[in-house]
Amino acid sequence: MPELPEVETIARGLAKRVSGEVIESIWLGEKPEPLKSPAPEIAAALESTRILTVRRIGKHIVFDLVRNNLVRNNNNSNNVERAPSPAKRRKSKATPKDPTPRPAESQFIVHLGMTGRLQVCDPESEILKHTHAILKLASGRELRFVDPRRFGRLSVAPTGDFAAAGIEPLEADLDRFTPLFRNRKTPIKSALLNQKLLRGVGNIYADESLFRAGIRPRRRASTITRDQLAKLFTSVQEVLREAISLGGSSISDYVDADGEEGFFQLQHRVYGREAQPCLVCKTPIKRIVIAGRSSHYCPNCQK
DNA sequence: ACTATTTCCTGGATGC
DNA sequence: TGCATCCAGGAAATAG
Repeated sequence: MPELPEVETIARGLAKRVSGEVIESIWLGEKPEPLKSPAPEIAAALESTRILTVRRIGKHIVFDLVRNNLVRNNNNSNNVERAPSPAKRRKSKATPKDPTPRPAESQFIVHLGMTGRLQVCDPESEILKHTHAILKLASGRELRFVDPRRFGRLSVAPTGDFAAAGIEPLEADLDRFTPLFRNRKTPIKSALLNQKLLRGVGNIYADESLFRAGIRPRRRASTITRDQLAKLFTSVQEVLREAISLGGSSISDYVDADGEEGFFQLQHRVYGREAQPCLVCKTPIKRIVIAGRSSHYCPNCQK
């Protein structure tokens, strides 16, 4: 289940692999699709664009795109950008290459949901079951979206239209973190998972952060003291940074940007450790359900 | 304006 | 062995 650290890892991997690539054509699977807009609209918006960068916003992977203004040959060879002929170059004066980097015009936004994966692979490689989208790239490779459980989402929007709510936990400071929980009666666990408040934290890292901060997941957000919130903020950042530095962690079906299996796993201290001894005090870890999500904590270490 | 609950979806695990 | 049932989870939709 990709949360912020996994998405960050995947986005970095993709940035390395597909920045500068041109999307030549798009195949989208049968509906119902994990698409936010109609398939033809998405396909049209992606076709003949160049990927400038790939980055993470919350749990979203965002591809920054520009229209690919190709110098096309009339006798129609490949869509290869070619240097202007010497004659043309003389005409077009002293602009050998565009010195001003163009701002992104649109964005391709991918949410992996639970089981979504993005692979960069050769066209010959086997098309996995549950492949919902294939983008053919000018290099000959393909970018594929595979998602068995179909919680993932794909969308395209003009730059500026996509504005994720909430603050980035690794960019915020305590002064922006603390007010998120003021006057909230909801359990702190639910607040941490609320992407409109804080973006990127999912079930696993919420549990791990609360354990490190010594706060029970059911504690009402508004009842947590300033000091405890400060501790929680530090814990959230710590957990996320550790996981990123490990390259992202996962329990089940996680694949990195290369489509390679076999990642390492962050040492979870409470998540998935029901009934096992707390690593600090040996008290058995408890599992409860909050808002339909399993939540793990140490009844002794967390108050 | 909040908060809580339900819904979507399928593979893997469990139980009889 | 085979079949049914349950469970996992993010976020949108719905209900309170």
